Amino acid sequence: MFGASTRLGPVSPAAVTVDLVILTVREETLHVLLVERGNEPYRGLPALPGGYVRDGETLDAAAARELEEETGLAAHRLHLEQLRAYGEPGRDPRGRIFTVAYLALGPELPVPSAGTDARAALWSPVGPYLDGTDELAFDHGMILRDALERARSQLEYTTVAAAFCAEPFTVADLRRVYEVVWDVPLDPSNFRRKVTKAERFLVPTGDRRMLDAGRPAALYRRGDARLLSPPLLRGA
Amino acid sequence: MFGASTRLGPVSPAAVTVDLVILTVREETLHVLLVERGNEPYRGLPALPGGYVRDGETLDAAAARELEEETGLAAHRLHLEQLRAYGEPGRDPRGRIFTVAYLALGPELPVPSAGTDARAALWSPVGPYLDGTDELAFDHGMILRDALERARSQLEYTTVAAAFCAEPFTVADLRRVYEVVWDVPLDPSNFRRKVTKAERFLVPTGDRRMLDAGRPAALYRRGDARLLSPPLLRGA
DNA sequence: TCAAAAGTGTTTTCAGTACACCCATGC
DNA sequence: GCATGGGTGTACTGAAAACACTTTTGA
Repeated sequence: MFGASTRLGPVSPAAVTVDLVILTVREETLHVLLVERGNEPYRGLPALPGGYVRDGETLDAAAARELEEETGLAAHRLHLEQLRAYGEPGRDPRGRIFTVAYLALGPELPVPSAGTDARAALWSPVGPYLDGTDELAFDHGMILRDALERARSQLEYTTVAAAFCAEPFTVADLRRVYEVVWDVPLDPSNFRRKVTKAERFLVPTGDRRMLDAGRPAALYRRGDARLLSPPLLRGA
Repeated sequence: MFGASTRLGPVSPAAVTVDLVILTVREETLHVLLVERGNEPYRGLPALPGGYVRDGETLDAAAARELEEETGLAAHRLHLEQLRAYGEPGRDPRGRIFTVAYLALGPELPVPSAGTDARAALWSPVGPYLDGTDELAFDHGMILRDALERARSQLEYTTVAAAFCAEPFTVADLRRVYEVVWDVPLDPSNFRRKVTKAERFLVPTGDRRMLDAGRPAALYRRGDARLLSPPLLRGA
């Protein structure tokens, strides 16, 4: 299988992992699910959840499996998509390990409890890892930055923002997702017009939600549209 | 290095390759560089150029090396970016081989000549591979489709279209790239306004190019802008 | 003078923005 | 009533589309 190495140059077998950037919005802040490393290297540092791709397993299946193991949630309830591959020779001191990063977006999930397969997983605000205040193991800081940039641009052209909302949700819930991820305030009335006009983005349930104050808000579920047309552009 | 398999499940070492989707515009048609497979599996079928990632080599470096080996052109003269990873267990009958696909865009290049390291590489129109008329080896048909979709959307938000043009080029050259890749006719006057107004997209050389007929066209080089703002949207 | 391609100007339309205003609820 | 957030109406603005028109070349 690796006989080609003699003609193509030195090629040793490698390991392939998947790493997950699982994002959610909690308390008006974007959070990412991190696990604390129990072993060297980077023992004690937070890292993205992930693991080896098993024999006979597709990349998507490995990502879905790890997602379920770490969050306890069925992967089909979250938006899960491949981000890109990372393979710097020195990214893991144990050897040549390639990783395929996945981006998962979901509503505020129950914090995975210790004692399960999850190793001390916890939701952390993304801020300190983006500005360099805090460190992540391996090249996970870079992966997180890439994932966030992908998420930001996905909000413009696709309907994934709704994946951040637990159903049923209001237009204001959805707007808060955009405001948190893009870190810009949006005009509530114009936002409502755009998302309700977009075909098959939001499906009204007919119900309303009452809060402490104010008029009850109409409730929606995610529609089956995946692309958002027209797109919802961030400020130029 | 693979000791973790006992805890994580069956994990055997794997091979990692890079595959290149090298696109260019020739004779008003989008072409992709393909090589004919000389060995099993898929002997005789066209395939994307690619090869194993070597020890100590980054993914980007492996892609650039393969690009130079197959086209004879310096990689820095082409736009080269990672597309995504593919790792279906059955995608290569020889074993578990993951591949990281790259998208390369360039001007009409000299056809790589046989006798070099390149194995009978040739430019082929993409059409028959997209509509299923012709087959590619492995899962390269899917990779080509994904790459083309990426290229199409990249034209909207980035300045990569200029990578298809040999410098210096005219606004009409650039417009033809958009028309060929998107397969839609564009209004020449509105197109000109948009691309010349975009900051740092085009740098006028001051020269003009004369054709058989018509007024000489101003010549441009690529500017240093990477993002195109405002974006150039395809018809809704 | 004509054909052909480059390039400019103008009108119309339409989407995004800003913001005034009305609605429905709890207190 | 009043505060609070939900939701509608509307005028303003700027970019995109359509297309008439001018410019500059070769034949």
